Amino acid sequence: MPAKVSDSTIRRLSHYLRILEAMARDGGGTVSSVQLAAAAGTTAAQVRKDLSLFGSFGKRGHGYQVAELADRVREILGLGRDWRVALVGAGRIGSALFEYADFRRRGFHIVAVLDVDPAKIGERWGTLAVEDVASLEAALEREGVEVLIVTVPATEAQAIVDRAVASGVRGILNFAPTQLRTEDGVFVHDVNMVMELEALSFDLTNRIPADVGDTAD
Amino acid sequence: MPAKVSDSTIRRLSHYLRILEAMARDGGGTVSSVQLAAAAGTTAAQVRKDLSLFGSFGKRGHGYQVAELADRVREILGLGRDWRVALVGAGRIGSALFEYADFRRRGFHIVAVLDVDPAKIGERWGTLAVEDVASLEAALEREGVEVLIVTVPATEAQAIVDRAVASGVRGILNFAPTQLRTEDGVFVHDVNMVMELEALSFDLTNRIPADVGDTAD
DNA sequence: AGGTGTGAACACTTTCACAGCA
DNA sequence: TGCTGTGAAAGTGTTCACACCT
Repeated sequence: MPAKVSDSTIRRLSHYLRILEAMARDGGGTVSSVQLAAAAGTTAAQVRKDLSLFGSFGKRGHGYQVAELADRVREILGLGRDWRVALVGAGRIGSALFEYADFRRRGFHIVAVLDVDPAKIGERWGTLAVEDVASLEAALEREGVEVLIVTVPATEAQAIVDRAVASGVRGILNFAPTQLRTEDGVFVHDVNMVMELEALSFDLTNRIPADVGDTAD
Repeated sequence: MPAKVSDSTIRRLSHYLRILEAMARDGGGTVSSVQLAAAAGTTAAQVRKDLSLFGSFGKRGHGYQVAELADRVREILGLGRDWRVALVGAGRIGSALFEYADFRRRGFHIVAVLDVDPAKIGERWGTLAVEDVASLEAALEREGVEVLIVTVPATEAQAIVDRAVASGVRGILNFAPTQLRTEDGVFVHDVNMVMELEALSFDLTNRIPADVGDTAD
């Protein structure tokens, strides 16, 4: 609800939540911003600023109630409900994601799996059958899908996404290494593993610590 | 080599590179910063600023030579060589990554696969055999591994990483949803798919476009 | 004219530092 | 006293606008 919330803040909230849930399992009680920051690898001021964008959840002199704060953060992130998800692309990555327990644990339920490959169509995945991507619209409508996970080749991703958006999907988790174009009000988040490896390659090549011989300017 | 290069710049360079390579396949020639920006979903000024951090690669009035610029960006990112990578965690995600052609195409070669599960140890993966993670150090040294991909459960990730760093690994691509602590000069990049879904959940819950009824402040 | 390279202006994010409540 | 919540300061990243080269 606040006017401006940065992406980094949201990422950190997600991180805080994971930590808070671990703390809750270990007994809970209270945390201070200092403790939470240490666990999340950030600063206490950052933790307080992030939280204060959404309300006053702590008690001065005492810190935050672990269980209660976890509830609040879940609520902020919109995790107080289940999300119906379709998976397009029944390849290796799609299959790994389908089995990924953390998605379900967080309320993201894969309710349809689709592919173009005739060899895959009809395969049983858990309680689902892989469907022909030709009937994407029908599947999305039938299952009331709101979020799409895209693990098809880059060349096919845009067409699939256009059809899904036309069918009412407003959230996309994109694993295809391509820049998706969508209308306003549709949210795309990219997971680009090659990009991360390339960033690592850059770091290893250029960000050598001072003591290894980076004296030249 | 420049003093300060932001992470966002590196991500964009990686993105530019993918676009430039596609353009090179389509015949090459020249690109202007306006064209490259349009393809990458950013601004022309941003493209020029990003590139100018590393040198002057364009010709005023003409733009950039596609093939040459691609070479330069590859060089900047440290992609002018091969990287020897070990994969720890031979589960679903590990297996998907092992098959992921884009890694190899970019020069990231998985030269060892390790797991704790006795049922998996000894399995043949391509030309490799899955090894016992107990002999991690031996495998890393034998293969001259520089980069580790971690797809083990969160609880085991830190111990593995500590051992790998002690064996000389300086780059880590971490799929475990946990905050890894490492010494200076070791670079960790996280791929956190649950976090991306949670960010999507936040967007869908809170960033509703104006016309759908977000008038309240 | 056309399009790069870049200092300067602007916008956004993080950190500081402290008032104020338990 | 202890720790939150938050304006103000500092720091970073992005956009602007134009000099300059071809």
